[in-house]
Amino acid sequence: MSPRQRRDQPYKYQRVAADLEQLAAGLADGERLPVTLDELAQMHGVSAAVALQAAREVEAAGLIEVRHGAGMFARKFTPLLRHGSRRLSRDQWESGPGIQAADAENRAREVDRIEVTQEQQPPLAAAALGAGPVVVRRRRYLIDGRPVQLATSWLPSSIAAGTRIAEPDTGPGGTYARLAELGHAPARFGEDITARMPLPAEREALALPRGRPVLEVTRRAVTADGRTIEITVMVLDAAAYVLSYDIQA
Amino acid sequence: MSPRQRRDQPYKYQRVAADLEQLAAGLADGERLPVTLDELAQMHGVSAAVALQAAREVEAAGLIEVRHGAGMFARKFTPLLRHGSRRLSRDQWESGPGIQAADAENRAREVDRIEVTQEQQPPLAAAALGAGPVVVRRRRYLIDGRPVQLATSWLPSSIAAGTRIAEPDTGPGGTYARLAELGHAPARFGEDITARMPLPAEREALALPRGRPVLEVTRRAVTADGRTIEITVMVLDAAAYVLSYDIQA
DNA sequence: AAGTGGTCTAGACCACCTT
DNA sequence: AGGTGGTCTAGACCACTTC
Repeated sequence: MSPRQRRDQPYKYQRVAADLEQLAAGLADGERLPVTLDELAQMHGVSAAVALQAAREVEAAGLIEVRHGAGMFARKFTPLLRHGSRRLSRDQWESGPGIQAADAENRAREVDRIEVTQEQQPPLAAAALGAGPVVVRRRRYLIDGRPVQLATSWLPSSIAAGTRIAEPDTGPGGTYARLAELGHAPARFGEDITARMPLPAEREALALPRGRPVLEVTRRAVTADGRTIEITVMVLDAAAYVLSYDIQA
Repeated sequence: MSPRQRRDQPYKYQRVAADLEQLAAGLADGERLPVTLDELAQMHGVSAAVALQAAREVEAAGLIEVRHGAGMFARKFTPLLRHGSRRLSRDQWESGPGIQAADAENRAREVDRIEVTQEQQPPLAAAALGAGPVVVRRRRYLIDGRPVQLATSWLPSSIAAGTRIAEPDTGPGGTYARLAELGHAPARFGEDITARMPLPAEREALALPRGRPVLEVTRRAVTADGRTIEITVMVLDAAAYVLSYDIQA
């Protein structure tokens, strides 16, 4: 008789999720929640599956992290400001310590898992470099001990092979300083930004909690005469970064 | 006795998810999968809950969309290129049709839900404008009939109140053209970009499938004499956009 | 009305972390 | 070893979409 009306009551898992949010709000970053999933289920008179579903929702919203076997932990964060315009200005890499330093204010930064190879077939992203063999640099960046970025760079072997660019440590000023010394100074850059959910391997390498997106930044370095000499694809923990750009009207 | 070793077998739901991926891969965007969750569960000899869990995984990866009561649908997409540098150049808004037009190549674009109000207390994002009352413009953008962006702008009432900026239709060239006419031409812009999971209201307004992140772009418009005259916060369907910026070395 | 996804239970058992 | 999260079942019942 009465017309079926849309459900207006929240589901149980939503009420439990709201409660969990409250619990997490009062805690500092990384602090463990004072309840377990089982307790939460009992408190609300629901089954364990429902408590878990609620926890997943709150985790997806970025407020807690659910760790297998360990418990639930509050999550807050201060993202790192990554300044797209300033950080790529010539003086940053010409004499400075490299462009990563332009970001990480006073925070401990590291690079690990550096890997340099030569490959024949560049992937799609690197097609702009031309058809020849390429030097590929892969590495991972950490801030305050936490992995926040994966980066892969492609350069034509004709330019980079046998130079310091093909070594793990590229020296002061990094790759762009070396390119300048070799007569291929970047004159301008283009950055393309998208966001998406991470692939399993990325989740693993960045130790991402479930439900955390990544930013994918593709940078092209172009010389004054219009040649693309380097392409870098960066995958960033979205919660760890704010990307900032200046634009002239 | 034997040391507990890590699980190396995939879970059932992972195998079902892999199968679902295959199924989706062969279909065009929006096409309905030829199986239901129940069938999928039977095919793999698992319970319905497991089939659902698998579907959620594949949905989170952006390959399908699970629609309540309707079935599962393949998802592919062609994101829109949003050019940060070119689109904010002076000639785009001085004489052109407004900056949105700089993006949407040949695709049908619309604005709906325009709402203009005056408010006393600007939120945190708008603090740079100063303490006075502000004109607030909220609207939603659609491409090809699909909502892809929510935007909210704040301007000081001392500048915008009583002008065309405070009306739903700001006229040719949009807000920035009007500001220029009023003697407050933007000279430069700053854009800050983050990615995150959407709030429930955003998921609703953008009709986002579960597991889809959004890009949040905060733009500040600054005059030649250094005053911040407008702040816009945009929330974008991450799958619908590629943000692109040019940088001089 | 029929079909399809979604929530929920109660309980078994497995996997991971901490100590 | 004990605690805590994770997968999975079998089935009941609810909610949304389509016809």
